[in-house]
Amino acid sequence: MKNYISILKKSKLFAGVGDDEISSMLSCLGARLFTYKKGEYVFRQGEHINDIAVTLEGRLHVQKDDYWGNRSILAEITVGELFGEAYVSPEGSTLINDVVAIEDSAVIFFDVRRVITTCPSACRFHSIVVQNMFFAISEKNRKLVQKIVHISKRTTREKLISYLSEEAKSQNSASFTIPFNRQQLADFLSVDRSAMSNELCKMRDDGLIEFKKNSFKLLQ
Amino acid sequence: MKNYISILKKSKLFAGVGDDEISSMLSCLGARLFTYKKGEYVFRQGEHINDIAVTLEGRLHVQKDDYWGNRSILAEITVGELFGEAYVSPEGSTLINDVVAIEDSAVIFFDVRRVITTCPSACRFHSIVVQNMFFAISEKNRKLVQKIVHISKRTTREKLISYLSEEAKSQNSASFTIPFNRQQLADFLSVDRSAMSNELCKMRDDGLIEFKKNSFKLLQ
DNA sequence: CACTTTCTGTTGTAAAAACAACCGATTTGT
DNA sequence: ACAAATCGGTTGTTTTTACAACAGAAAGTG
Repeated sequence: MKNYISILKKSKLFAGVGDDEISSMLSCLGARLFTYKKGEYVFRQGEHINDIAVTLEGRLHVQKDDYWGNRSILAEITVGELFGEAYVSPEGSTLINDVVAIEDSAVIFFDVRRVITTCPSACRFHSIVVQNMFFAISEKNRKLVQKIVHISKRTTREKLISYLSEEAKSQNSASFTIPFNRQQLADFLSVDRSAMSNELCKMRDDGLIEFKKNSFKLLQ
Repeated sequence: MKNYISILKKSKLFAGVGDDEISSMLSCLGARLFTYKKGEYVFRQGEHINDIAVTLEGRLHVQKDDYWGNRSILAEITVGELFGEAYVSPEGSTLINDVVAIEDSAVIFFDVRRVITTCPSACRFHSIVVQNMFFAISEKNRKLVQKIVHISKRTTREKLISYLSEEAKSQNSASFTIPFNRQQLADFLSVDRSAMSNELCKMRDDGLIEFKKNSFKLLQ
């Protein structure tokens, strides 16, 4: 556990909290650590959860497979990111998607009730954690809206332009890499892979973009 | 202002807080009331906001129009619902969509900084409000994911089935009404109105559904 | 290194959607 | 009540997508 404190310190949940405080909060928040091999499920659709989680190692995908096997990737979760917080509710709603490790990963879980109910006597940093959690879910909300903006576009080309433009913007450069391979990008944008691959090549032929593997460059 | 307390009491933000406490918190939270005529903008894309808001009367749409005039409706906000909370962030992000009154509406604004920083001396109900806000944004998050599930479907028919099934489920009946007219439903599902209208009629002819205006019934 | 698996691009076909244009019904405003 | 505006359905055409099948490139494995 010890060696993960530095990662937690940089995580969104514990931003602004010192090493010692984090250590002392871990038991207070009911922290438990688990590891997952690539391909293993962290959460499954329909489960009822009482935990929020932070990725300490690896990478996860929030995804949903429908009855016919079409996969939709809702979000990617990297090291230090929070997840599960959207299922905190008084009614106790169940998960509507899976969370899967796409690399070997380590995840730490916290009892959500202990997180949101700030014990009056307890650690003075607790309220910072609550605020952090709030910022995190707020940010996730914006990301979901941004994703909706992409997939709301009518054609594959428009979806790609919308997504790639945003990546360029957030990485502050016309040259950037994306965290998806082709199949994953297609699943993220909700289009057919081969059709998307085809469209990417047409866009390259039209002089709009250059790419090689997951490195892209927007032209003009 | 007085007559709105009963509405606020039923709102998600003040759930579990008594009338008197709400009254006394209003000034503490920097409450301000505004009214909007149908069609007027409450928030505009690009604005920087420091408030969260609760609808007291009427109905709003969170929507986005792209460069070519295609409108995407991201969410509908009814009386008692909270909005703006997704733009609470340490970095102070700007709005990426518009919020428009689709009926004559009344909205109350609260200074978000005063909401999330619980003054040590202050009202004991403040922490309830913070938790409520958390639940509210958490629920909104789930709604966004649900919307993504709908529009990730490949065909218009699948999108319609996905959406209508969920409405039936959440209204606990195979017969239900939806809060959209045809154009709005098309904008919500990111499809062309006429194509959608066409598909709805085909589904009716196939014996899947019945409908009249915004009343629907799922068959079988 | 050979072998397997995964990834990416390519092509053709069938299905579906977008788009445009139109009309009748309904609703709204005065 | 009447004119104007909005709404919902219909049709035909064009564009786009999904789907399937395949092949070369790249990456992983023993």
